[in-house]
Parts: sequence; C-alpha cells; structure tokens
Amino acid sequence: MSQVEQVKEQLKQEIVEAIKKAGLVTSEQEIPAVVIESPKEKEHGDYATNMAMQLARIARKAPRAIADDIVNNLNKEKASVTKVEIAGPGFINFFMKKDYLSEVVATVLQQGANYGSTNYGQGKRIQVEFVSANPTGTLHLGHARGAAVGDSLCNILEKAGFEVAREYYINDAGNQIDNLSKSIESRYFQALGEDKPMPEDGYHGKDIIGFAKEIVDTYGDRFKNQTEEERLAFFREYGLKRELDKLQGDLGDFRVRFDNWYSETSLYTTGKVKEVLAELAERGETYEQDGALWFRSTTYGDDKDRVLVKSDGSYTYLTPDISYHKDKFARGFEELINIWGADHHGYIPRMKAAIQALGYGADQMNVQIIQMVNLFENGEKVKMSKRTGKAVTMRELMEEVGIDATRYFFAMRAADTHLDFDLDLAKSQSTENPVYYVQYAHARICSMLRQASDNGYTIDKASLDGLNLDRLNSEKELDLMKKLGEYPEAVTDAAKKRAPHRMANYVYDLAQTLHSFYNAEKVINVDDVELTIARLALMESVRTTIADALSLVGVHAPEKM
RNA sequence: GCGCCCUUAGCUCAGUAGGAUAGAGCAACAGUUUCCUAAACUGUAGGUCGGAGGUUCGAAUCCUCUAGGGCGCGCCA
Repeated sequence: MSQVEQVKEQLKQEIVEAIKKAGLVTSEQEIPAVVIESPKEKEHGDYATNMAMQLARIARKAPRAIADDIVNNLNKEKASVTKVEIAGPGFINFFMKKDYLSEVVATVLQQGANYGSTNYGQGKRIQVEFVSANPTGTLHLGHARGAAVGDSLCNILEKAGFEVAREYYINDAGNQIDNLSKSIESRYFQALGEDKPMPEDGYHGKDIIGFAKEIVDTYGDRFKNQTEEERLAFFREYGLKRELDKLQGDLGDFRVRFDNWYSETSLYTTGKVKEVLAELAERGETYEQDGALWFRSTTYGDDKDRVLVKSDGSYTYLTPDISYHKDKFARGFEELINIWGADHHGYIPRMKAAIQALGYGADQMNVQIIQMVNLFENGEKVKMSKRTGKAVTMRELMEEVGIDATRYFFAMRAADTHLDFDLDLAKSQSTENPVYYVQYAHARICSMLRQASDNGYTIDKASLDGLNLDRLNSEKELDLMKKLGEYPEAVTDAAKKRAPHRMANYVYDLAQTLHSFYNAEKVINVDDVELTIARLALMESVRTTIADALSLVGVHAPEKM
C-alpha cells in the first residue's frame, strides 16, 4: 500500500472513530462504508466525505449537525489533517498535511516499474480470450481495436495482481476452413493455368492467391492428380499454417502476444465435444425435437432454446464453444473474460446459459463488447482501403498511423462505444495528437535528466543520498506528487471496471500536470543544488510512472523526440 | 415486433459504483520564449447532460415511458 493509500485508510479509520465517539450510532455495524473522494475543486480540500449525509437517516439528525459532531470528535493529528470544513449539504472537506505527499517520490524511485502494482487481484487466475478472428483472411480495423483493448486490459489486470492468461481461439474446424481449402484449391489450379471456380463463399483475398503460388513454386502440379480429399486436406493444413503465421506476425508487430492459441479442432480430437454433450444430457439440459438435439437455454434466461446437433448430425457453432468454455474452467481459471465484437452481443445469453447449465456462475464469465470503428479522413468516413479497395486492414493502419498512435487511439476510448478514428489526427505529429503529447512529456523529462547529468547532478536511486524531499512544496510540485500518488488507485480502478481507457486518461492527466509544472518552475538551478536534486528526483519518478502507464497501453516512451 | 448498446459544449469524448458550480482535448478568441525541447503553458468563451415523468436530502448516473442512431434476433460462424 502506498503512502497515499495509507493516509486515506487512516483517515477512514479516524472518521469511524469520530462517529463512535460522538455517539451517532449504537453499533459499528451501522456505519456505512466510508467513501473518500477527491473533490474537483481545490477549495474543497484534498479529500472529502459524504458520511454525514449517509448517516442522516440512521442517526436521525440533520446532515450538517452530524458533520459538526464528526468534526468535533475527529483526531486531526492521527488523521493527518490540518484543516476541516463543512460545506454544502453536509460534505466534510479535509485539508491534509502535505509532508506525506513527497514520500511518493521516494517510493517510485525505489520501486521503479513495480510502482503502481497492487494486490487487488490476489493472484486470482483469470483468462482473457480476445481477437479470435477466423484464420481465413486479414485482420481489420475492428480486430485491431479488440487486440489493443484486450492486450491493454491484460496488462492492467496483471499489474493489479491477477494471474492472467491470454488466449486466442482458432476457429479451425467449421465451414470457413473448408472454404479456405477450397479457395486455395481454386487459386492453385488458376496458378497452373487451369480454370477452377471459387466456392460460393470463397475467400478472395490476395493472401490466398499468394499461398497458391507458393504451393506451385514448392510442389509444382503434384496435387493436380490427387483425389480431391487428399488435395483439400493438404491445402487446408497449409492454408491454416500460413494464416496463423500471418496472424501471429501481424499481432506480434502490434505488440500483442498470446500465451496460448487454442484449436477448435482439438476439442473434437480429444473427445471434449462429445463429453460436454453427454454431460448436458445427464444434467437434463437437452432434449430432442425435429430430429435435432436442443439445449434448453431458456431455463437460464435465454430468449429461445438453441440447437446443439443439427438434424443432419453436424454441430452448430455453439456446441464446440460450450465445450471450449468448460475446458477453460477445467484448466483452473476462476474467471473468464471474452472480448467480442458488437455483432456477437446477442450470443452472450446463450453462452452464459451454457456455463450455468454446467454448474458455473453466470458472473464467472464476463463479456466485453468492442464496438464498431469508423475511420475518418478529411472529415469524411473512410470505408475502403485506397490501396486494395477493401476494408482497411490492421497492417495498413499500423503502417500509415504508426503503432504507438494506433494503440493509444484504440485504448483511449471506452471499448463499448462507437469509435470515430480520426486518421488525420492520429497521423499528425503535432500538438493536437494526444499520443505525442504524452510521449513528449516523457522525452522532455529525459532531456532534463540528460542535461542535469552533464552538469554533474544525479540522483542515487538506491540510497537517496542528499535528497531532501521537503523542498518540494510549490503548488505545481504538490499537484504532480498527488497525481503520482493516484497511480496505484488508477490501476486498480481500471482493472476493477475492466476499463483500459482509464489508463490512457490517467497518463494524459499526468503528462498535463508535468507540462504545467515545467512551464512554471525550473528544475536545474545552479544556485540551489538541494532543490535541483529534489526536483530531479521528482522528474525521475514522473518519468518512471509515465513510462509504466504507457507500457500498460502498449505505447513506447521515447527518450528523444 | 422483441432484445442489447448509444445520445453530455460547434466536433471527438471523460465523468472516479447517487454527491458540491457537469470536465478535458480539438476548433474559436486573447496572451506567454534573453530561461532545462513552444510537439509546451496561461486565460476567455461555449451546456435546459435527447425529451417527459418518478425514486430521495441530492440524478448525467437508478426506475418507467418516449424520440433519434447502431447492432442482434439461423438446424450460419
């Protein structure tokens, strides 16, 4: 727990003590959880509580009178407050002693990149499944958003003390893979100068043409005279491998890596699909009708029951997916997070029904919806790529916009709202671009530290020798330290709410506070070495925190710009 | 028709599990550099939080109704 958190906890404690001392309640159980908030207005103090209002009904007294009682019985010394005020309908505003603030600088210097780590997750094993695009084509805008949000969420959860596993579910078993192999087959014959029509739902991407050419280059026409079955089996495996290579390459370049790539096909080969069907039947969750096997998902609130085995004996998409989710739990994950595109939100109730039918809690699976992305350029909506005439791909976006800007732009908005992605803004290397604004703050600090070092001023992070943090007491310095102190809370909050965009907002705020400080105070001051050292320490701790917060978002922190 | 999501400043969005006078960025306007990176800073202006009811000390936030937009409602994946 950081100093800031300790101070807050202590304050909460003392508020409870004051309530008891004032005799406002008959037992401690009656006291609601103490809420401490940071007021937006500086005149409202460092912290405020609404406790008096919350107690109004319990104590049967006017809020302001209760506030009076609390204030009169508060041990200000132990609570580290210098001044208390009652304001508005009954808020109690606390003005804190400032000396605790500077301790955060020492903490950051000592903890380095570990600063901000919390134990909120308590090592709970949590699995995040994201992207999971079909291995039949290229990753597009929406996938990129899902990848950015998912990866960032994983980073945040890890920082907040969860044990996170990142997983990609490969849909390598359904019709789309048959189509993939047939599409390659068609392109293969075309590459040999023969006509072979594409299947009805074939994939027309350039990558498929490329695969076919590779096959011809390597193996010649040897598949021409094989049986269709043999031929398709090879194309299927070949195509799948190449598609997966491409997916891993693209995602890797986007700084997104997975711990596990889980094959849908493996669910069949290991018999897990059959197992889960048997289990559902045993639990009485299925029935037969019209020649098909149904899952009675309405028992768990779904709109209608769902088919598991079609009348032709094949499975619906849902069936292996249920098996997959059961396997996730079987592997020991206590909670599952699925990041799905908005077009799949109707799928949530049946999946939740399924895990409940298997005996798990509905809230052990949490689905994060990624809303649609609209690209804008020159104020107009861009639907198609200029180069290919098709939907804009993730790789084009990375190349055109840059990885840092792309990741930041996807991370800075709430994932479940429509996103207007402004290409001009994302590409502009100027003042308007929030990514560069934050990165610039980092580079600026690095520049100061370099110059200080050239002049012989350095800080010893290990011993903190010669460091007098009491010298940090100007308004801008206090603002910075307060913001630094909020970092662990910002991490926990983003993890709790599964909201990566909060991290982007936090680091932007921190950068803003830094820039404001920079313009108000001079760090390197030859006439006051002690102050210079103290401020350098502050700068280093801000730098560390910006770099770490950016890393959670998947953005680099440059030393020069 | 039914279900889910969205609607906050001219534009893009925040809004800390119901709190004080709803905040940023961009765009607009007015300023700041003999000084560590002006990719920066400071200030001004901009709002009946889509609308109407309700719940309560208190609502952008919760409930109901309603208007507009998006998505979904297969023995597709």
